[in-house]
Amino acid sequence: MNRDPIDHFIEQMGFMTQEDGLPRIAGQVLGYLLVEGEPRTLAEITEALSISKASASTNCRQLADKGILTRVATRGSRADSYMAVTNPAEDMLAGMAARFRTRARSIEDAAASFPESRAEARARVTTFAQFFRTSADFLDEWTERAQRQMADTE
Amino acid sequence: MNRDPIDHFIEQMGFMTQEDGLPRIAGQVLGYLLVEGEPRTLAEITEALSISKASASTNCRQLADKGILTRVATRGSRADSYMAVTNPAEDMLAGMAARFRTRARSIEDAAASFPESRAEARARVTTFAQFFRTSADFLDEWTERAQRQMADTE
DNA sequence: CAATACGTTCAATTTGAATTGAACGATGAA
DNA sequence: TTCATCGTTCAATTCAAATTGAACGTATTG
Repeated sequence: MNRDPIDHFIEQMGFMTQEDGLPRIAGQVLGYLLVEGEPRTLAEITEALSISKASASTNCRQLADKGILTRVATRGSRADSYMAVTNPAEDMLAGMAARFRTRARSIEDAAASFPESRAEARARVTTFAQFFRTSADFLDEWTERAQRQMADTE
Repeated sequence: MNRDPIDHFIEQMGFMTQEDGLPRIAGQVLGYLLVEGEPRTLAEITEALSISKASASTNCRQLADKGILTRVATRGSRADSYMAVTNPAEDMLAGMAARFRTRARSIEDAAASFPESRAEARARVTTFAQFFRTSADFLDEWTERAQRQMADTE
């Protein structure tokens, strides 16, 4: 069973987000919406993925917070719908950049509080932190560039 | 308790790798070795972090596999020592790039097997996959550049 | 005004991974 | 050879997060 290529893809997406520290269901939802290409209600998602209403609700909201999904108000229905943004991967990278920056700051703070007797250790740790900071800068640059490319080829 | 800034840093490193889907202890080990700056034996690591020998062994080996730690043979002792590479963050990014590439491939494969009737979905998914591929390229480019910079400023 | 349909929240459960303790194999020392 | 030291492996445990079911609040419908 489960020979349906689309189901397989949706599964894969689940494993993928799981590797990234997101719930498996988040990836499945994204996969489903990516395939559908049009807004789907929470009820439809719940049904299509055989998950609980609670999970669907929570995960969709989380993905929307990250900018990977958008909430769509469907005319004539009071049900919320969600759909994948045009290029979800971009937002995933943007989120990564943000995490890098937070990370850099907290490591730098930690290093700053090292006692003078550990000056060398402080230097090593600071260098480590700075790498995250510059990487974040580059990631941002990259996503901007990618966005421009997308816009150009439209 | 736990007001020691160095302990705090080591803890932070643990949370950090945890966010990345790596064991908490992996981050703590890296933090410890980063602070020490010199090779430390498994026994020393076990002792310093109050963890089991098994954990130290497993996590060090994993980190070494990723290129974040190097194994050092200490003369006159048969104990293995590990130390952090000069810039561990670089290898962390390189690993990320590798994961992106694997990911891109597996999504593309999945998309390729979509039936003709879902051609539109296939197109969406393929675009999604390609973003991972180009992102991996970018990350590689960036780590290479960073490595050159390091080499130059030496 | 019910009565229904919806999304959210929260405690309880399930699930999966991290961590450990113990047993083992290998290596070197005496 | 025997003993001690080291790293690894694996089953058992612990732990944290994902997931669920049920209860709730709100808005809408008739």
